Amino acid sequence: MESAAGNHSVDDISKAIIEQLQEDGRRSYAAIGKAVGLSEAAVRQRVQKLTDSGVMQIVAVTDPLQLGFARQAMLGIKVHEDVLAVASRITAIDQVDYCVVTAGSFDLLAEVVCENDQDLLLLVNRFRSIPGVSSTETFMYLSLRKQAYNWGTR
Amino acid sequence: MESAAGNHSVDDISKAIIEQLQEDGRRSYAAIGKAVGLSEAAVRQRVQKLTDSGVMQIVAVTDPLQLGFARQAMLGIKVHEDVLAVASRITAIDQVDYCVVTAGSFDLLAEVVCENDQDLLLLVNRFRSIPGVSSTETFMYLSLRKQAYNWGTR
DNA sequence: AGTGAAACGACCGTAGA
DNA sequence: TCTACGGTCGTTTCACT
Repeated sequence: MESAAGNHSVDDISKAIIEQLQEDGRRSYAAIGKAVGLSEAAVRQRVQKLTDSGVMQIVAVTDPLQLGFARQAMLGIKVHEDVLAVASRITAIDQVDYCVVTAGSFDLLAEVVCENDQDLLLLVNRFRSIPGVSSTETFMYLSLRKQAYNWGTR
Repeated sequence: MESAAGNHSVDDISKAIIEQLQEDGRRSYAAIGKAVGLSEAAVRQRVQKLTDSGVMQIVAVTDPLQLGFARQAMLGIKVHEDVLAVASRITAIDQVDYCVVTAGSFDLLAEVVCENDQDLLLLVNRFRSIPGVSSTETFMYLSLRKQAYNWGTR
């Protein structure tokens, strides 16, 4: 987490390559090469660099619902202690899949994934017992409307 | 968005396959087969099914900061109209990469990506002018601490 | 940083248990 | 749903620009 900012060695060709891989992470380098006007080897080198430097990673993303995780929620958290210390206690929890320090009426936002309401209840209680946490507010997910991975390449 | 829920045809072997692809979305079917004890063709068929049914997708995920998008924020939104109608206006905005209907003191949460503070300001104003939106609250991202894609396979 | 060529390995369709 | 196998295509390495 927390990558080096402002690495500006990502040119338009690399962006085009990223765009291809956002559509299909397994598209062949040869096919990408045809699309962006580069040889297969050149594409492979660029992809290597992009992944090594952390600009991009190619991963499987899953649908919680279809894997039996029927409850998701965002927790808004207020803190009365070092935010990063609290954050590290939160990120250590398996069921937390996303956590960010924010400026605003919450100090932290954490997205959690669980199987049912009971698990969610237990989890929220667990959050409230974390040292440094003043309060939590729960936003239960009713319907995911958008999850895009393809910005930044337009 | 909004997949069919509770599809329980994802057995342990498929979960093991998913786990492999969460580590590296381009790992070869042969290598995965070795790891999970299946032939290359069987792995291929299962991956095909998993992606066709939307349980899983293999995509490139990028780091906003390294692509020159220095400002991210979560917007908490209250609505005085059909939530889904408002949601569809919001998801139509390019800079929105994530949007979910919630139960709680916000009706919607939307994550936005932009290049700088000025763009963010414009974007927030744009949100406030969307028909049906009563209010918005902005949580500016200061530091991303966790972004996991590998739950549900443990 | 890029190309091109040859050896290798992965992928895909089909057939069969 | 799995394995087995052969043809095709993608990937890797290397020498070169």
